[in-house]
Amino acid sequence: MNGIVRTRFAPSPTGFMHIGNLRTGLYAYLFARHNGGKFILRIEDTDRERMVEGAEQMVYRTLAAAGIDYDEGPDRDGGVGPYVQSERAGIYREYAEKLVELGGAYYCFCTKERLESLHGENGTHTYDRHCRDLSPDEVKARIAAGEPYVIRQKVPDGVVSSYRDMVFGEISVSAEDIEDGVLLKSDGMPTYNFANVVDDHLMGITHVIRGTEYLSSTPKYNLIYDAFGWERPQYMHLPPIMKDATRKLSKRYGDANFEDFVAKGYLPQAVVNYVALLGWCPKNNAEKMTMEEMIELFDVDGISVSSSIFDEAKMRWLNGEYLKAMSEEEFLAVSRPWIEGAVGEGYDVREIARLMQTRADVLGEIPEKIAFLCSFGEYDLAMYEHKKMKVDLDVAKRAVKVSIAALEGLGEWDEESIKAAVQAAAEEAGMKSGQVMFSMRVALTGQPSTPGGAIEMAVVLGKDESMRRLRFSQELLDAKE
RNA sequence: GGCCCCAUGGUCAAGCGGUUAAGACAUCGCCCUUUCACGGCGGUAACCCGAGUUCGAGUCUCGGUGGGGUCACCA
Repeated sequence: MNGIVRTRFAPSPTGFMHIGNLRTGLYAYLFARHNGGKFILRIEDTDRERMVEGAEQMVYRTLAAAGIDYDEGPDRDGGVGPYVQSERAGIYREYAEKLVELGGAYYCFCTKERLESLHGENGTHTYDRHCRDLSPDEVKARIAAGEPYVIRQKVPDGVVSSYRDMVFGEISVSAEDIEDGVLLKSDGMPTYNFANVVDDHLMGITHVIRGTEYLSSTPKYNLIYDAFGWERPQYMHLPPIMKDATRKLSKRYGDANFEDFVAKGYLPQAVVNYVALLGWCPKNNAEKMTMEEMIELFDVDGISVSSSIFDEAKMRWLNGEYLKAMSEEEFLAVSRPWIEGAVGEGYDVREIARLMQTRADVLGEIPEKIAFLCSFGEYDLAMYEHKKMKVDLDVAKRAVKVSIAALEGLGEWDEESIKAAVQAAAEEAGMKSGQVMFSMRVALTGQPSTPGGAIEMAVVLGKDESMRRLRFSQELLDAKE
């Protein structure tokens, strides 16, 4: 034993990667990196029935986007592969047979029908150990006769299996509560119960980091390590992430899927950052952290034992923080596709991006916020009524007239010129500039609120379109009477 | 139902026997302001219940209640 920490992330390609899966992988990664160890990716595809097309590729994409890089995996050999379980079938068979020899497992020929007849009151059943004491000769004969079989774990009688979980502490379960579970299925594939033990041992995993669904079955796995005479790894179980108070995030329903969030305009690093905070609080209470900082700060002490509810509102806020922290160039780069996708070409994308940077928490809200740039028509005149701005329909009518007059002959169409012209005209007309600005903004956009004031909207729309809209609004206002 | 685990504001959470019980999100109010944001300031809001241990309990113990997990030839 060289003492180097080795952790692994072992997703099964049966669907999308939701936030909970991502967090498990992230913690395993952070723990390994924090301790200067290795992080391994293993694909657990022993259930060919539930395999989903493309799910494995999605694992690679997600990890890459999330900035979680592994040292060993299907495409990065570290000498203990293969890293895909379906390619290790021979290994499991070999070890299962070896375990039988060691007295830790046995062959079982029970049929599905017989097993089903064992169902208890609550629909659960415990195997009755029917084949536990078959003689070696009988076993040999039945195998030779081609009878299908599985290999089951032989749970020792009367023991209490305990271990110390790194986050939950002492966990112990008595043998009588542990079933002689199937280790090797009749199709020759291992069950998770067996594969994870064999693989973790063979791959030199020192710390097993996974969800709490395995917390109470870990004693059972430890019994397998013991039967082999292998050293048990350390365990770190993670509390579940819930969708609400009583429901776990579920992969099946497509809850909180990483790639969906990215598609909605979340930054991968913001999602990762948020996810890190669900169930872990760094010593210094930091919230916005880079991956490097998370690696530096990661500690088991800060991991909580109780479940947490996924809160998209907070993730939005965090995403907004990332967006605001970007340079203008960076923000322009990430927002450009959203802006152009919404209004097409012909607008000053840089200016729009500048306006949106403090106004969007998620890139996906940009289109709806700027849709008015390319669609303008009749709107509710009630928008002009604004007490605080001291604007009503009459004021608005005058204000729009004033702004048209001020801008009509304007040569330069930039913020300074427009502002100067409008302010001067307002003063001349004896109006407060706020009254004119407010009215003008509504007249230009037909919106109760916009990502910027009258001047900025005029600049973005350009002179021709601005004048067209102001005149249109003037008519609308005139028609009111 | 058996077994395992969990329980601080609406949410994430700090706290590890003595605190005015942090902080963040959300929410509300004020300021800034040509709308909306951004930014600044402030407010409302929590230890599931009951025993016990202790001079003293959110913190320790037990019970209850509530919730989650697990009891597959799924992982």
